[in-house]
Amino acid sequence: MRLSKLVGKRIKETPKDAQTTSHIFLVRGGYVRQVSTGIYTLLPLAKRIKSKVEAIIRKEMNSIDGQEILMPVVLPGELWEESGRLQRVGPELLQFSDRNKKNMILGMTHEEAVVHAVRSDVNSYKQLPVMLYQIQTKYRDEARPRAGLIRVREFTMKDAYSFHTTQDCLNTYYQQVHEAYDKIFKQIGLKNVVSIQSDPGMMGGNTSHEFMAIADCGEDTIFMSPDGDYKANKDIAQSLLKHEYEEALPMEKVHTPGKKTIDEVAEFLNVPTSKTGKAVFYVDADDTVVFVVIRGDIEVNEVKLKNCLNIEEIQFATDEQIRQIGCVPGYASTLNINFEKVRVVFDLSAANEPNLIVGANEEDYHYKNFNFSRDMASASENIEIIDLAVVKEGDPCPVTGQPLILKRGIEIGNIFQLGTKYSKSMGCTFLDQHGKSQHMIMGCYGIGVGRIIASVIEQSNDKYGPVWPFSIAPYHVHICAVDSKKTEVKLAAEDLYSKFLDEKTEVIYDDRSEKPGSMFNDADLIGVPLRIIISPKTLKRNEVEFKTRDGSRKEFIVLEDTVEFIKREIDKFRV
RNA sequence: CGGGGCGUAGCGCAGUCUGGCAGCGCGGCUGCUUUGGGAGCAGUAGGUCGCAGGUUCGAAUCCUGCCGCCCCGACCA
Repeated sequence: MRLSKLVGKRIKETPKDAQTTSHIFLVRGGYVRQVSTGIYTLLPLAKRIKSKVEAIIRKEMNSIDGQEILMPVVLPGELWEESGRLQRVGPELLQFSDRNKKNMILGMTHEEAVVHAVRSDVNSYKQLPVMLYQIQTKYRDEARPRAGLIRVREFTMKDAYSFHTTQDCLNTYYQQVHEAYDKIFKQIGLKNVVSIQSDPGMMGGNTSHEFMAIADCGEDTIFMSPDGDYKANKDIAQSLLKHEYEEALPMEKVHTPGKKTIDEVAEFLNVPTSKTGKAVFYVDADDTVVFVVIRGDIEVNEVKLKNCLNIEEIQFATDEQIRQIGCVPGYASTLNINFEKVRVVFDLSAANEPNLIVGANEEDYHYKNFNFSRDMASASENIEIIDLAVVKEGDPCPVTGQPLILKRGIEIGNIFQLGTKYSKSMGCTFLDQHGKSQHMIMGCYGIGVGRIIASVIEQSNDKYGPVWPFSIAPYHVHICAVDSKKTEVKLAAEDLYSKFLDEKTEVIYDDRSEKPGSMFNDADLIGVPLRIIISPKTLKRNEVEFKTRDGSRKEFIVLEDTVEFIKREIDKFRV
């Protein structure tokens, strides 16, 4: 490729819309052009990188017996009605009417579509297990796209779906996919990817992992133990709180006039907030009140709450709703309430901490020395005790007890065990050895291609631009012809370029008569791993200069040996 | 969806408060000089000042409405 013809111009100034490293370099390097919020055209350089990423993914998916298919972007709404997700997903799902007023959607994920294909094509245990995958455009009507390719509305995703006769078979295959993902990210050249336990969210199912590219600009928060043995998304991370042993003291009513919040009560009674029990009230979609008690210094993790209670929507309760279950807002506790009207949940912290301050369910009064095991014993059948705590950096790791470390990550892939959620709702069955109809057991597995490109830049760059790993670099060799108005430079550069083309080397050639500084800066923005510089200076000695983009090597090579030399360098990357 | 910011040449911006010739730098094109980390000189092209309406002799500038984009938050397979 001649740089003079390459579409996607490099720019010197940082565009004002770009804030994160990857976004800045994608724009400055002429890789992408924004069309609308969260919608981008990939220009030639980015398209080449994307194709290489896809080839690596495709190879590994094929190696675990994946069969590539292509499902439609536009799907009939009725297919999503079958699974029940049409109503559940919300405004992220873009819907519209076709000319016959039929409700259509743009696919944001393809469980429904793949089940539609499999249920009519796979009927026997003899055909199972099977995995189908595609690399295709997804559309999600994101509320707030951001940071270039990191959160977009339209993007390319590899999505794979496996179908099994038994849970054991799914477990084994899930592990295989996990290993395939590790290989993919390693081949792509991502330096720091971790797989963590995650919340399955709207996908449903139980077991799931996210693959996070560690990067400061990442949107996801991860907690890890110092040794890396424990790692989890903040939504499900746990911590091991220590509770100092104390003798349970007799409960004592105290006057706390006008002190409603935890901070006010703790200050008034001169105790740390960790010695208080906080009452937090939610209502679910049916207006059932959920009464959560948690230690005053800890926040309620609403993702955990939703998962543990198996409900999809929660909101804070109003004061009126709190009063309806017999509690006094600001002075609420679980003492003397009617458990029939309310679902009571204690966080482990509040259940285990001795001698807490809690509300008295009476205006301007609290109780001292509440002890869950003693004071709630009579109601224990009506109370759930679960972990609902928001984990903070430095909290003790649940496995090792060491302080947890907080990291930020970009979610570049995920794997889910779906179970029979979709096969049951959509009637995806097979006949087993006994001729009996069974629901298939499913897994699904995604990789975001655009996010990988952005993540690679985030993890591999210097102040001049991206440093592409060889495996996904847009080209392998970049020729800079310095002072190319001089005939000897022009001839040598053109000759070298055509020889590289003959060898099918992926080469980009800066054939412009720019100043060296412009050429080098552009070359850095393009980030090609191997660089050849030809100039009057080097040609005087019948040499060219060889440099690597990462700055690790710089040497001079006899002009005639250049093509062979580069071939050997490229071969090194291929082992 | 809430909060904040921005919209003027391809890009970055000034001009808006206080209404009166549409400007600067970079980039583009032509020519000459220059060639190892974003050169110099000369010439030249490029504008619906986001859109619509209003006020005014006169609007990029004031008023009203709308649209778009960025950031923070909520949300997020």
